[in-house]
Amino acid sequence: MANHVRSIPDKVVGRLSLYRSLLQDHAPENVTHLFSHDLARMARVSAAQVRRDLMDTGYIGSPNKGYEIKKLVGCISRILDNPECENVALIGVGHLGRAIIDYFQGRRSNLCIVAAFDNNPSKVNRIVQGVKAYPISQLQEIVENEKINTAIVAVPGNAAQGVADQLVQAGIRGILNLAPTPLYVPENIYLVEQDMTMSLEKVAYFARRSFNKKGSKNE
Amino acid sequence: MANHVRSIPDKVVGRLSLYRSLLQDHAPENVTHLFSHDLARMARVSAAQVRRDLMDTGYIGSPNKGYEIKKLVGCISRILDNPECENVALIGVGHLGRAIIDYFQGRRSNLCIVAAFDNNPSKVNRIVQGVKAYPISQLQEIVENEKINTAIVAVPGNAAQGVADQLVQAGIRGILNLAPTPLYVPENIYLVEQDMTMSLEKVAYFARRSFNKKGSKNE
DNA sequence: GCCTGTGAAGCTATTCACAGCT
DNA sequence: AGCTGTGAATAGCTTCACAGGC
Repeated sequence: MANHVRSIPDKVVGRLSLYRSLLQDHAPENVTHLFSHDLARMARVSAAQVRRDLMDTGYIGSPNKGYEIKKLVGCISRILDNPECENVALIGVGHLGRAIIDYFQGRRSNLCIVAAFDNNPSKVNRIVQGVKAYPISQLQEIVENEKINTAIVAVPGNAAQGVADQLVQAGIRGILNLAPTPLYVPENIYLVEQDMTMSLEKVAYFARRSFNKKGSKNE
Repeated sequence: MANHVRSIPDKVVGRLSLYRSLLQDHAPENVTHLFSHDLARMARVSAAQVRRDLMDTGYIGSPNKGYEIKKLVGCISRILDNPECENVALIGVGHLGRAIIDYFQGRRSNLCIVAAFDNNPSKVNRIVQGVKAYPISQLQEIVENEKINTAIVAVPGNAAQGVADQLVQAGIRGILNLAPTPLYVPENIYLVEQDMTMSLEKVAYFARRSFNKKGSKNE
């Protein structure tokens, strides 16, 4: 009764993000329109899935021309993006942290890593690949000043929970945890766990046996 | 009718991997047994979910003592692991690649990164964090010699598909793709896409709105 | 009592299939 | 013809709830 903007399922949000990135970065230069089965092929999902997902965006395609790429991207962005650029904090400036900075440097996104944090004194108070690095002690202050409400945890497993507690304390609303230790956070914090070990063990398991069914998973 | 070893669903395999890592790395020292609700709390899933998942392992717990940790770990391992140590190739020795090597260095796992590859001449023919790095041209040869059937793709997006083609050519059976570009691979290759951008956009989306339901996702 | 294992129910996600449009 | 949007059907996943055991 409260929400006039109906909530979009988790899985759909993920695929919308994928669709947008495909449309922006991998669509042929000279085409302005495409059909559901074109986008489906790019995203490795079924055409029915694409149409179903796009229902949630409110964008209406045309039966003869399909979807206008520019309009569709705009429509997805209106859902996924904050009106202003959204500030993100990165915790951990090791190899993984730097990889993440690179990752976002190359991508047009309205997500913007505005601050990195580390407890190693030799890594802070300088610019790392374009992002200012601070000691963890300044977390609360910067989170407030920069209006950050999303954070990426890229610290060693044994430091992850401590960092998470500080993030929650500082007022963060969503966390992407890349450390190999699952986190405890309050109910109202949105958390995604992304443990590469788990993913790789899954791949190894299915690679080992002979499976005949379609074996591809977006996560 | 063909398979005497019934196939375990994707999701369950992922959680079994998680359970094992929790039992090995995060169980209190002095306890030998635990109940489904204990493991459930550690893994952030329901107790019913744990019991259901363990059905697939064949391990039978005792109603009064619960599950014996050592036995359960052994039982999960018998399912997830190859009898011998399983060799994995890493493609891309940038920050992300090094982060992954670190990741696995610290974990007891029978997955073993035995070779890294890169097309940057300055990065190859040396040991990177304990792993020998080779030029991509040696991929086929090493994959065959080392009996590698799983690979991690950690190269820039624009190089990912080329690498994937070579991996398939070399006889790889499963791929974990960490590059921001989805891959096309034949049906019989098991592929997991793990795009951090997509995950972060999801987190940002749900962090932005006020959700009241449990907001945690293992992926 | 409190636990496990599991059939059955409930829920979610995906696909099918077709009316309606151009 | 070939497309879209969508109700209905299906498949897949999670939880409920309870029999049976210690």
